[in-house]
Amino acid sequence: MEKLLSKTAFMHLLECPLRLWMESVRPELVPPSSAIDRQAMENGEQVDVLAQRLFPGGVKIEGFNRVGFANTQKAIAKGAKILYQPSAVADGLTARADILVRGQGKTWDLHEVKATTSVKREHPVDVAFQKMCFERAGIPIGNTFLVRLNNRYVRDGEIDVAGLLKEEDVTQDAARFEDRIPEFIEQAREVMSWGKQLTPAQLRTCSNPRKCAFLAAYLEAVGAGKRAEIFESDPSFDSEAIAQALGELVYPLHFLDYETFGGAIPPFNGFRPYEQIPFQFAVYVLDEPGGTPRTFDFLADTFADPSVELVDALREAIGPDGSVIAWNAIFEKSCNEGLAKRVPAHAKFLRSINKRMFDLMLIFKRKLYDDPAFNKSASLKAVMPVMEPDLSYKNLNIQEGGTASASWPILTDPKLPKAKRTALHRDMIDYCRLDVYGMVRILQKLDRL
DNA sequence: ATGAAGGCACTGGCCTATTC
DNA sequence: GAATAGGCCAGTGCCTTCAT
Repeated sequence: MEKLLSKTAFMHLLECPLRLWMESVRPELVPPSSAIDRQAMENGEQVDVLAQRLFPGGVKIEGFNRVGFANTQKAIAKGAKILYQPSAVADGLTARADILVRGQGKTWDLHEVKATTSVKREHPVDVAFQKMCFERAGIPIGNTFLVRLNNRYVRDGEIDVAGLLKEEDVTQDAARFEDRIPEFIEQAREVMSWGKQLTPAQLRTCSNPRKCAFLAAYLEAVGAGKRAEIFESDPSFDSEAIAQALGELVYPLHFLDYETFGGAIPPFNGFRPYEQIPFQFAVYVLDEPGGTPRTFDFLADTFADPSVELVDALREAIGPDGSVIAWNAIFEKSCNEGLAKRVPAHAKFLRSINKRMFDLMLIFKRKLYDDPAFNKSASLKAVMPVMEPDLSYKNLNIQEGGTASASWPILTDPKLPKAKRTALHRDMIDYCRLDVYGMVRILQKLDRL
């Protein structure tokens, strides 16, 4: 039987041809999905289920591809007016829609649900592919809509679906892509016919060679030749400019890092979709240059809005004077701004922190200190292992922020056995501390230049 | 996924230098 | 003096980056 081209595969082509190739020709090389990716998928499923409540009384269609299509046809024949997750198969293409609603005459309106707060560039193409697939399969589509999150919605009690979601007509936007779909389909089939080894020309189709995880996985698999070149270190720096930038700092220095939790559906009252909820911090305080830092940790132990306790703990850690240092400080600043709104009694304190915040990342972003081994990235995960190789995430059970975030609901689940809770608590503290301690060490190194 | 900021290319207004 | 070309700067809009 002919291999079907799914909407997912089609969209992966547009993201990066190497992704589609690897998933169809060398699936064993596909890098495992990150915690962030998994969270995005989970958000998608949750929002999709909620969106069905906007169109009550529909029939849930089981199965994908040919099975799903057969079930879709059966439901239509029985006179169903609203379908959840119906599939269509035609001309070697397959797509699964989120919601179909019987419209005027014989046509159906298609509602695509996205766990996003704004219409993205790829959404109209996505809808156009589905529409083509359903129509070729004999299910005519009238208007097409995008259902998405309303980022002004603030939860108050039970989720109000009509307030959380909003819908817009994308019929016109999708129609603009109709003519180009067949050409993309041809490209997809071409990419899927590439061999197990890629030619340089094929590799160059990668849409973002510097960051693409699929290109990296392929190069890793074909040989270690690239490795030495990537990790060769040859730092360059402007010590005068660095000294000038660091001259702004006022002791005692407070190094701060938050871990946050948040998703499409706000878990607590008072939060918007995707609003970040700080549940953990680590602070290192350096009273004088070259001294030994004092450390402070906070980690909320119940799954409830932790803002008040967190701010109380923060007041213990951060005094009224001295700089506050963070990496990509804009993130910590926005957390503080959110905390200030929820804990107005301490708003003044939180905003004073923001006024004396110093972003250590800017030294690297502005290339006052640069090293080819940073791989053109100024993230802490790129800089720290090069500048302080003995500090490594490799020995930790938690190695990235996304995992730390996902760990919080697990930690606070009352059903978690005590021994596991103790171990996870330790791991989460260790991870957060390493980020902060890395900043301490990097600053001390810059000071010595 | 968000959201703010930085980077970068481009635009338009203004000035100066050059040429007739 | 008028017309044109080029340089400069501020403003813009789009894209990328970073944290979780």
